[in-house]
Amino acid sequence: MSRIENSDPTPQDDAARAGWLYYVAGMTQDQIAAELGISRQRAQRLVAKAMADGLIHVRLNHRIGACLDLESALRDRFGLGRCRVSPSLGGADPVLSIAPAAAAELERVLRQPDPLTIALGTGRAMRGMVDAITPLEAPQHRLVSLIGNIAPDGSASFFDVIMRVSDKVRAPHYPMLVPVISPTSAERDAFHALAPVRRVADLARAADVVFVGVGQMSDDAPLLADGFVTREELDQMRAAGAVGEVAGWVFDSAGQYLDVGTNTRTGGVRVAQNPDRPAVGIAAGASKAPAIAAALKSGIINGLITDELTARAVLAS
Amino acid sequence: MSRIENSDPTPQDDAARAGWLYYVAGMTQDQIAAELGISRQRAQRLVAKAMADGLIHVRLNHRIGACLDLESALRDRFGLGRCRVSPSLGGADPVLSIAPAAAAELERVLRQPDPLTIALGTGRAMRGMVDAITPLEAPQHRLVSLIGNIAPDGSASFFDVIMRVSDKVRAPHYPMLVPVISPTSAERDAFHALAPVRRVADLARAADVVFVGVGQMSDDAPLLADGFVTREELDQMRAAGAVGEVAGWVFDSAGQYLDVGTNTRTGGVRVAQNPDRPAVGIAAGASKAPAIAAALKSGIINGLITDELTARAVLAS
DNA sequence: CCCTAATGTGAGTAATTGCCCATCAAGCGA
DNA sequence: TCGCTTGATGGGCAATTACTCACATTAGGG
Repeated sequence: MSRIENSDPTPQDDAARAGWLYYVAGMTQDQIAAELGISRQRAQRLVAKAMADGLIHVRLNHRIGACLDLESALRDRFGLGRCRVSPSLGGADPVLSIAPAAAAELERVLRQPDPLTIALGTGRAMRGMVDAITPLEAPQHRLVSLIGNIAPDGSASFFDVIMRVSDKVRAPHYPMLVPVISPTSAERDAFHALAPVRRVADLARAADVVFVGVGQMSDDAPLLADGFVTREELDQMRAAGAVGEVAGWVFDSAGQYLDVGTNTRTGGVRVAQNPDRPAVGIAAGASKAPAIAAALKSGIINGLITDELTARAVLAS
Repeated sequence: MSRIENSDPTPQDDAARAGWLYYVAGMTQDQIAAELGISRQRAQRLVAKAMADGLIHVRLNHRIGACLDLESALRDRFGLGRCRVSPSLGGADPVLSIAPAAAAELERVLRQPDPLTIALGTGRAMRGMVDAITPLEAPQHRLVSLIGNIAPDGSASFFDVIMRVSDKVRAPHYPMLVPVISPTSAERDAFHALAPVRRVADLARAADVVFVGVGQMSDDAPLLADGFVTREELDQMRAAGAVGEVAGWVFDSAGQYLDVGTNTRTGGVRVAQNPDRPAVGIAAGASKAPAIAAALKSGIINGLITDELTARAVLAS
């Protein structure tokens, strides 16, 4: 039996009304205020709330053609499953370009009725994706972190990607309470000897779907910027052939994991090269192209969401 | 072979960039102007153009739950195929509420790769739908008008629904060059004796999909407002049991076409009660509820796109 | 070659919006 | 009950945006 009743107007309900009147009907905030019988300031707050709550989605239809061409070229070249290329527009952060597409892909997975274990990495691109997803109910799935979430300074700031997703979709989440990179391999092993950590790691290894960012090893490496490696370590690993990194695990230009540098102390779970398990890379930025190409080559990731410029660079490499 | 080249920036391309920077990245027009090296005024014009060209789509996620409940109730009650209920928000025109949903449904049909004959009615709701559709290439389909497009004053203003769709999707269109309602049945028959008119009528009768508005017969009847019937005719048909109208053809509360009044002189093609051929009604407004319910009952339409309030009213009737 | 119309551009200005702050009501512990 | 904190509300103001107007540039026709 369907519940069909006019309940009291929720606070968010008013926000939705105001947001709709503003963004879709194109009314001014004064008109909305008059329409709903409230002050203009309140109308403004409702509109802002509608946007903040992610009730309003803005999408751009353009240059689908060129982007579809790039998608099929990437699929052919690397044998990809999922592949999406967003238009590169303006000089703004390319992460913003791909966030909506990445969010749409994650939402597609979350809408699957059967329970899935979804493994997530961290990084700026992942964070952009999370901010762009629409809240939806998906309590049937489990969200598991691939990467340790204890930063060098002891804070758990990297916890927030998986926590925010979990918040938005009401799915249980399993953070990995381990340093991203431990000072010694012994300490790393000590963490992994703990039963709760092992359970999460096992869960992550058995994930049905993987979403990760891709880090480059050039001078603007995220690992360096976030203080997980020193410049010396970075240079050493580059000398050993490192071109990129996924979930903190460094690999060479053929996409093969290396056994040097921080790879002996990385706390998270390696993304295995498994063609049967979707592993979607979310990454954009010209300097990431070699890292993305390498990860695609060996199948560390077998799906890609990127922007037009990066796609061209990956194909050119 | 994929074309992967950086061609010159189209004028619309700039509009897309500016629109994206403004609506998605949230930059101010001053920032955009600096970013793209143009004047603020030009940036403003580009943003306006992006919106005017329909490059920017705004969507609202809310109350999906309540609306889904109404959809399933309508489906159960009337055995519908397609059914979409949009949230009623604010006191604005309900046509605006349903236009995006209606447009999405039409786009879904247009994206079918196999050639289809799509029959279209007219009216305010249909016009709203047309304005909301995204331009896409669908030259494989044929668009045919169900209803005459010659108004009482001789103008062809009702031509525009089908013409605008055709414009946006580049599909061939077949308007019905016949008065909406002729002064006498003899004149109507004369028009239908003409070979070109007959061809279009045959095409309309054989349509694979039908999209129509639903008119009410109350004092705010569209037929009356647009001058197609006089108040005397309206009253006479109401006395004979008329509650609604689809494509100009009047029916009673059981959804059975009547043989009185203007029905002997209507120029267009009747929508047959054929359960195997999708016929989607696009209609919202409390006064339309009895007409919608009647049309659903007999299967003149077997799909419905409406708003929340109208859906409640239809279910209550 | 000149004229004209059409399209595009920049400046100015009025309207609209975002934000800070004073105020107020409600909740809560002493 | 009182005083405090918390969160919501509307006024006012600066920032931002939309619109109008005058001018420049260019294509087409006589």
